[in-house]
Amino acid sequence: MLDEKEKSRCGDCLECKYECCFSNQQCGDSHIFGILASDELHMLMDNKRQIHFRPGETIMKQNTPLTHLVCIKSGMAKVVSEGPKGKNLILQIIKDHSIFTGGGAITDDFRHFTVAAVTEIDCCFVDTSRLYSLLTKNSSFAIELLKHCNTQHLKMLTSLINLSHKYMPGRVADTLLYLKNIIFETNPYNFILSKQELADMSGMTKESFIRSLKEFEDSGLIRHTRNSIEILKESELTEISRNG
Amino acid sequence: MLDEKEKSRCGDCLECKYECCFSNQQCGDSHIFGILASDELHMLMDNKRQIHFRPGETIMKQNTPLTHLVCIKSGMAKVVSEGPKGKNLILQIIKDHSIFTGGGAITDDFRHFTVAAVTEIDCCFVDTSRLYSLLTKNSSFAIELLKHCNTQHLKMLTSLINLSHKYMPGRVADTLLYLKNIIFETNPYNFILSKQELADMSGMTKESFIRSLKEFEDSGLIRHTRNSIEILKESELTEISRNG
DNA sequence: TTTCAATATTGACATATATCAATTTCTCAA
DNA sequence: TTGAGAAATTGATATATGTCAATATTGAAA
Repeated sequence: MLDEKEKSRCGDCLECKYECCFSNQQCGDSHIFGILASDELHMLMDNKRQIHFRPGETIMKQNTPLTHLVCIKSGMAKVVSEGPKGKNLILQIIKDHSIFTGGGAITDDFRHFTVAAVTEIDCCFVDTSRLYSLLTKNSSFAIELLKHCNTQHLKMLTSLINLSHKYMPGRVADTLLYLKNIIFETNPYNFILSKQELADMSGMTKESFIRSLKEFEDSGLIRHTRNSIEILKESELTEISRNG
Repeated sequence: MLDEKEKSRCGDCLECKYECCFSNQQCGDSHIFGILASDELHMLMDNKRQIHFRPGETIMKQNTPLTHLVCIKSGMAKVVSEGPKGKNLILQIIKDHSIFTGGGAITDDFRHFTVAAVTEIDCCFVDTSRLYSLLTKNSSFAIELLKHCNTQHLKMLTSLINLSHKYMPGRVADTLLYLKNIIFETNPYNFILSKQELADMSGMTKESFIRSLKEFEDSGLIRHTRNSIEILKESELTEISRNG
């Protein structure tokens, strides 16, 4: 527990106490900051900056130097691989309490992906040089970071492999199930994402995505309005996803 | 330096002294084992097993539990993602003195890829539980492993992203340049890989690969016989690769 | 050498998916 | 409320790439 004086150091992010962003319980799938002693945590977070972004704004840009990692306090963002000729692939959606390293932390110190806000979003920028100095002192912390980075990379690899192994219906099914089960976690879900973004998640053009969606609707697998989707027959969608 | 008695413990792999497989100088792009103290190295390698494989044999199989990582002493192997319906993608070729973790080490302890021998190959299997215990003791080692895993994953991500962003000629150009500059490092290079395998590296069917190769030959960019390729106009190939 | 199986090559064709253009629907600011 | 720009939808068409079948070539085994 940090005392009042320490909390106030948090500066421009009054509500963002250390516990709030990073404690064990609230840090999403990762315990990465949970194992730090309070002085270590303090050292790491001492000079962090909390920034607000509006939907569509770029949080980090592909191919720029990686000096900070980003923790999402509230809101939702997309991880994009920007290809030549404006072809974008959305590899992942990240939510509250996740930590994103930009792909190249502890490796080449470059950002391999662009991250852009999907909703209004608050996130904290944490200095990677402080992170590095902690790593040499605390091997459990290094192991946790190792796990976290590997997990992140494996998720992206898996989605990319799915994209290249499957046909359109399989990819659309993947996207719909991912949104329902991992991101929104309710059944008829309202989404903020445009059809273009859903298509970028599925590795196809928006026209193709819409056509595929329509086929699912005609077959009674889903129901959808402009910005909500209800999955009616999940098992059949899963089957389509599996068959590719 | 290890004394005679310690060397002899290496058991069935007489020539494979610790220094040979893992020393700083010879360990390829990775210094990962180079920073270990000799007692640590000894503990890690004490019960390693060296195994010989013939071309085509599977060294590790996707979706099996990951209990050992593999170090390649001599020879060449392919890292494959096996999709449903026999669609395979070769993500990487690995050579002498590389270390391969199977993708899921320190994460979910499952192998996310298949690795198969391309040539005759000697490799050592190192127990991951010993690796884990070393990680907690030696934070520099943990950092090195972190770098190594990240680098591996980023390489695979990069090649997958190239596969999904580019058209066939760009992908074929990528494969040809990769083989020349990274793997064989000579210009007219003889390869052991079949056209099917080259196609699997490029994410297409062998027929499509062959047609694309022929177009390059007709345009005077390359010359090729059944199992050798010479790159005549590298800059133009690079251009094709860049344009996608 | 002869033979056979694996690999490579070629061609004709099918199909998945992108592209382009036209139209509709929505959203939000004036 | 209106109107304009953005997003969504639809249709017609082009293109990239896969599939299938036939043939040719190679290399190893007998």
